[in-house]
Amino acid sequence: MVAIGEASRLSGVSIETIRYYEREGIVSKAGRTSSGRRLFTDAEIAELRFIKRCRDLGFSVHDAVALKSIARKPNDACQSVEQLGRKHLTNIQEKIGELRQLESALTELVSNCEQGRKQCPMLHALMSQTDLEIGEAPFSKL
Amino acid sequence: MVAIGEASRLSGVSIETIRYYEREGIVSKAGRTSSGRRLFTDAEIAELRFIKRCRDLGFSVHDAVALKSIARKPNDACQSVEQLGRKHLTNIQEKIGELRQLESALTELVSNCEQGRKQCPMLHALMSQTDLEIGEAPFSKL
DNA sequence: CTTGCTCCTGTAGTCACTACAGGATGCATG
DNA sequence: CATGCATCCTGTAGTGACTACAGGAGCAAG
Repeated sequence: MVAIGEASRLSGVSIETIRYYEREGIVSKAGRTSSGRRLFTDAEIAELRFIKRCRDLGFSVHDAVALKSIARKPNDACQSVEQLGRKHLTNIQEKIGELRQLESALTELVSNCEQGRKQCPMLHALMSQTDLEIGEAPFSKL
Repeated sequence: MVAIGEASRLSGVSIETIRYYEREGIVSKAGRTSSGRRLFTDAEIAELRFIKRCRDLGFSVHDAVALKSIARKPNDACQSVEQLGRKHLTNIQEKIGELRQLESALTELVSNCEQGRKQCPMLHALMSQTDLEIGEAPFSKL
């Protein structure tokens, strides 16, 4: 049974974020001392670490909570996990694709810039009537 | 001189977003008819399109506004633009790197999943004491 | 007893929008 | 001229996932 500072150190989740997770019902509520301070069991610290791992893999909090609840029912757990994981993997790959397009578009725009030029080709492209060869702004937040 | 709906169509910026941009001082305030409806000049539509282009390239609104004001003063414009552009390009490349790490970590985790398995290896990794071989959650929002 | 650390609640800010609610105006048709 | 529908207005609240205080209380060591 440790206080919130130690729980934070052990789980890698910041104190403010732990309180936020509790408030939002993302993790279970920790017990309290008589004076109202939170006390964390090993299981609760593991829960925090689990969420942190999921977040570090880029899963949304929503998905992290889903994975946590899948982990508690043994039936078909692996299948559900794989489904969520593959969906997320697809999102990541799409995002990489989007960013690579941005990268190449921006590389080209910047490559024509030179110190002392009177007309900046990148500004010119940004101001032109014709469309650039890129899509809409990236939606996914990852 | 066109109304907001037409300005939206011409610039690709949604009506709600145009009003938001005006409210926040991101673009200059449009004139109004006697009854209070906004009227947009060609220059104001070009301004909206400029911001949209920047956003589509992944620049923050802050940077987009900076680029817009750089575009108005001809001295060293190209140099300032290049600087912002290269900085942003670096961010994009870092982000791609982060996502590739996520991709490979997740690919490995998911690859061991099989339907009907009793112990899910991905859940096991998420719950283990030892650290995963990935960094912190991605910060940059792009 | 005092100092300094940790902890508490509650609120506001971040970023860049999006989504209404509730009402006014403008235009075309009957 | 009345009706109906599209378009417009303001203002507010919600999104995701936190972060950053303000203002106060508790605890342990010297």
